[in-house]
Amino acid sequence: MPSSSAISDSSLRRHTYSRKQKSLGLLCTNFLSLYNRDGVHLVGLDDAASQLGVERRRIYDIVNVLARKAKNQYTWKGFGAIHGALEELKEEGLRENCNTFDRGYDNSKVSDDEDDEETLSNPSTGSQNDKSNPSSATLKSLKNDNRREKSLALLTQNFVKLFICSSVEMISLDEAARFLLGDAHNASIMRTKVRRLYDIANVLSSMNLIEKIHMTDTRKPAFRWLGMKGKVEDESAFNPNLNESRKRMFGTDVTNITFKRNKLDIFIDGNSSKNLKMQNSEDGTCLHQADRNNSKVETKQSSKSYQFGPFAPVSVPKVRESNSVKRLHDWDNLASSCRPRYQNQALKDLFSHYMEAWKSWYSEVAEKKPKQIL
DNA sequence: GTATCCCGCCATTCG
DNA sequence: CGAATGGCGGGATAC
Repeated sequence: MPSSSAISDSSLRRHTYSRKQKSLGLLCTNFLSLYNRDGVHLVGLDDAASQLGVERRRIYDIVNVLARKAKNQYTWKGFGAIHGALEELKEEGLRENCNTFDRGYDNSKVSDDEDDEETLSNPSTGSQNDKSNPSSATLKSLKNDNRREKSLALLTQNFVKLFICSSVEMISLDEAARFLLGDAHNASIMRTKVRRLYDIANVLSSMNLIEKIHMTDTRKPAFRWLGMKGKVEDESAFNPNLNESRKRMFGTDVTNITFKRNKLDIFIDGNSSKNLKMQNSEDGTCLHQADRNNSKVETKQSSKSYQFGPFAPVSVPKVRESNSVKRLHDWDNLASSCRPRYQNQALKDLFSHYMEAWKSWYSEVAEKKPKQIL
């Protein structure tokens, strides 16, 4: 084999290589900040790849989890589409997922898209196409790719369903994998599944649909669904950015420069001084809310399952940040006022903020504009 | 050690 | 056939 990695200059060399700088999650965040602007409706594959400084392969990863594909070009539908998509997913999920999954676990027709989805952009004057036809004809399936059974997109959908279709509030990827796998975890299948789940989780996290946490008692890492709690419909007081800390802020550019993982990379030097910190400082806003679990954790076959006792303060344990504090004088207090019910979720507000921001640009798009980008 | 997950080979599908 | 997609898992990195 071409294992020509004889040298392997391990050690020595400053090695500015940092795995974190190249994480899918960060990439996704950058991706979002890059395309999440008012006028963007199209996403060029190659364009995105070069803009972000990564190979196309990685863009596929992102796009597959939060988008449907087309060809080389993707139309970006804002976050406004998420809500509807989630609803659809939920219905679909409930429809087939009574309680005993365990069934075909793949008969799902997959006709929708969960997060932001794209519609293909017909390069040739799509005349008859009118994506407005909610009740998909489903004729898309048919000879469909059985390959899709294992697609990232489908896995993502099922993963999301798992949250929105049950009262489970948090789940570890191991469990999720076991679930979505229907107990076929004979071997490394499980391993692979979890790997994929990590990828998905990263992307979803970037969109703030889920958040990583740790089991209250256990050290087990898990994910909690944030989804869209509130409705977010009031447009009157929108609060754009706010303490989103880590979000984007990737030094000067959003480009994930390319440093090979292990390959030599001598020529670097120079530049370097880009990234600063970013780290996940999260913001200590939320939290401080015990909120006992009221949601019945029916869960499935129990399995070991950890207790979902009172939510742990997990979310923001490490504070060591400091500086943070951007003198946020922004709109201060923001719309926080209009939230008489603290019923549950402090996160809700946090999320609302995001939604508001997204919403501002909220592109209904509705019309695809076949265009060539690159 | 375990948790995380990047990289990129190479199978599939598309054109 | 080549190009576009995107499974898949080895093995490096983070903790």
